[in-house]
Amino acid sequence: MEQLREMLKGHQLRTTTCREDVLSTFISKKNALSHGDLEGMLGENYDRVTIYRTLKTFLEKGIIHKVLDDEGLRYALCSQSCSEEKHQHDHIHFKCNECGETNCIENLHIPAVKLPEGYIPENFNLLIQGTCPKCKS
Amino acid sequence: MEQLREMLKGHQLRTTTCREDVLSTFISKKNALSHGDLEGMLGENYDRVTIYRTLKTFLEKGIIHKVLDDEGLRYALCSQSCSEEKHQHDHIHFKCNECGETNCIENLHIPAVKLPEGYIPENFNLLIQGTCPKCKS
DNA sequence: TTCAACATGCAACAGGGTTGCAAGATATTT
DNA sequence: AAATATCTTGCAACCCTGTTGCATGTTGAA
Ligand SMILES: [Mn+2]
Ligand SMILES: [Mn+2]
Ligand SMILES: [Zn+2]
Ligand SMILES: [Zn+2]
Repeated sequence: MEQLREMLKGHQLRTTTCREDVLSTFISKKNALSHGDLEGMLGENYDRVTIYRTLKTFLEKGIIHKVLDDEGLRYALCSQSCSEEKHQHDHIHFKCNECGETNCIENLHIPAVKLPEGYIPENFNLLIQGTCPKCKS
Repeated sequence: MEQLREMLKGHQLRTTTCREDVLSTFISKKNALSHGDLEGMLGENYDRVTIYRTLKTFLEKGIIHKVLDDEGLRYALCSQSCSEEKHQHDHIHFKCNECGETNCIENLHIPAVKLPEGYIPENFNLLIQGTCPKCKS
């Protein structure tokens, strides 16, 4: 609990119970979470708008990053190396079609791609869908 | 115009002006289109719901495929090889941050990735964002 | 031309996401 | 410890995307 305060402070954020709860939810669940997921878990304590704004703030501060999948937008904790200025997000995301969970695969980088002449790449986003180890029968 | 009828017929679809217009829009614009784009272009002639249903039908028949990007969902024409039963979509999508267009890069396949033990991959979706040849100063 | 099957428009709805504003909480200074 | 400036929250209202039910209009084949 004290860790959460430190973590928020480290990003120049005031400590509020909503921010602590959202952050600790991201830390305990390891998978990517949508706003709806968080609202389901914390919605009795906080207004949905507050949860939206908390996500937006965490995004801006480099605490979480966006995860795209076919169902919409989710968010996951950034690795240590992310800050407000610089994000490091060339890792792969895996969505399991059985359990529906989407996870960051931190250790696996997106392989280089040789684009046609004239394309200047900046960001990469690779989503792989399939079956995760937990759901593999 | 006759080509459109043939194309629809080939997918067991009745010819309607909405389907012809949506299909010909996909063919003339080469980039991925959102429902909103189509509504902007055709919305005076057709109800938005009809456009939604046209997109859904085209998806099911393998005429178009989904394209994910950070702003939401778009659609693009499938290559010849796609049908209702089998889709072939291991190509890369490129979104230009200048002009906002998203395009299929048909000739470029997504490179193989060695996932950790236990993951069974089925679909791949790689979005690269950056600057496209047209917008490169 | 007739008719069943299919497609459309309209209305209504659910969900995701944003904004303005007044009231409440936080960190800092005195 | 109290006062204050600054930031955060809740609420209401709103827009956008996408879906569904149903009555009416069209299509293509007999
Ligand atoms: Mn990630
Ligand atoms: Mn494509
Ligand atoms: Zn799973
Ligand atoms: Zn461009």
